[in-house]
Amino acid sequence: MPPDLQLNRFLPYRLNILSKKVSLALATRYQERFGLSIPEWRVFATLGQEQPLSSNDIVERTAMDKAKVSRAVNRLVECGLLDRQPHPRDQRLLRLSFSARGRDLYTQVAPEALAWEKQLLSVLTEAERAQLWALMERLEQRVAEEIPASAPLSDSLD
Amino acid sequence: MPPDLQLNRFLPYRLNILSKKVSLALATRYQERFGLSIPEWRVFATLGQEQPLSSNDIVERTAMDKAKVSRAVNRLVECGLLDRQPHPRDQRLLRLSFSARGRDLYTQVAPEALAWEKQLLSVLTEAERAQLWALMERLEQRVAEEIPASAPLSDSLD
DNA sequence: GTTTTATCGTTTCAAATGAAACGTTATAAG
DNA sequence: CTTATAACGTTTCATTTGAAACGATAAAAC
Repeated sequence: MPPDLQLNRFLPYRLNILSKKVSLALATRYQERFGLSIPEWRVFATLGQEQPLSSNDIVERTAMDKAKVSRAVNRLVECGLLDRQPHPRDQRLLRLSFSARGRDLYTQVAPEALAWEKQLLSVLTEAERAQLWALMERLEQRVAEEIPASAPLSDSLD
Repeated sequence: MPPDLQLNRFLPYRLNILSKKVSLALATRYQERFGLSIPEWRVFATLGQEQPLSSNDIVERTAMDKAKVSRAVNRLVECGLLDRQPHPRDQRLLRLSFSARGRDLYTQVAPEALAWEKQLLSVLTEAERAQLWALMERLEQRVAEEIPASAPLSDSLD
């Protein structure tokens, strides 16, 4: 009797597919409309919630690789969307914040992202949405127990 | 009034993190215990359900890039885990199937993968698990409507 | 005060990625 | 039959990736 492993019913596989599809659909949007790659969008959105932040703050908040954050920040600074200033009391740190243009762009991007999410979640009732969050949170907490603290949480884990 | 985009409460972001964590936790297992990379595991598990398959069958079933499938298949054949034979009626197609060693390995890997999943899902009740599947399915169906048919569904979307 | 040790962000480098080009085989059109 | 078109899998090549090395700064140990 062969082991009954149905890939379609295997959570890691399904989760990966769903995540890819959602990311792709959304990424297409901000790529085409705002010229932002996903890493850039992540950094940008993180700064939308709190400013100023250091690169390392962003690494912690997004679970992105620090090299990737460094590159994304550079591109955003080059595009004129972010200001990068040295921290007055600790020269190792950067003080990253929106430039005027960055702030403008954010006021356009953020509502669109929210609207898109709302549209996506419109197939669920309010109760179901709450349920989804709760379930995902429980799973994330559970799986975190298995991950060695040192693990990289890299991006392209297929 | 700034747009209220809470990244922690933004589905694409949360989904990505959860998917990464789950993949990482599981990948660590088959990497260490069986020497399989994630793409290899995907191909391998797909063949566990149906044999023989062509490379293209695997591409369709897994949403992986065809170049990636090609490389994973090559490694698995080199490792002696798969047999690769030409299709008798269509020489463009491969007939991929487990070798004896591959079949043996599968009987070890698959139950472990299932046991791991079971352990992960043990934080949810049976009803909650059913709910999770249903919610994910609805979301996936919804988001599929947004993705242009031609889109690549690539892996390293962040 | 001097010497470790740790932290931050960048850069380097080898590996992985995927879009496009390719050779080969099959199918369709003429 | 011949030619054009499509499908399959591999390979090429430019890009992305992240782990490790690095320089610079700060904190801790002595």
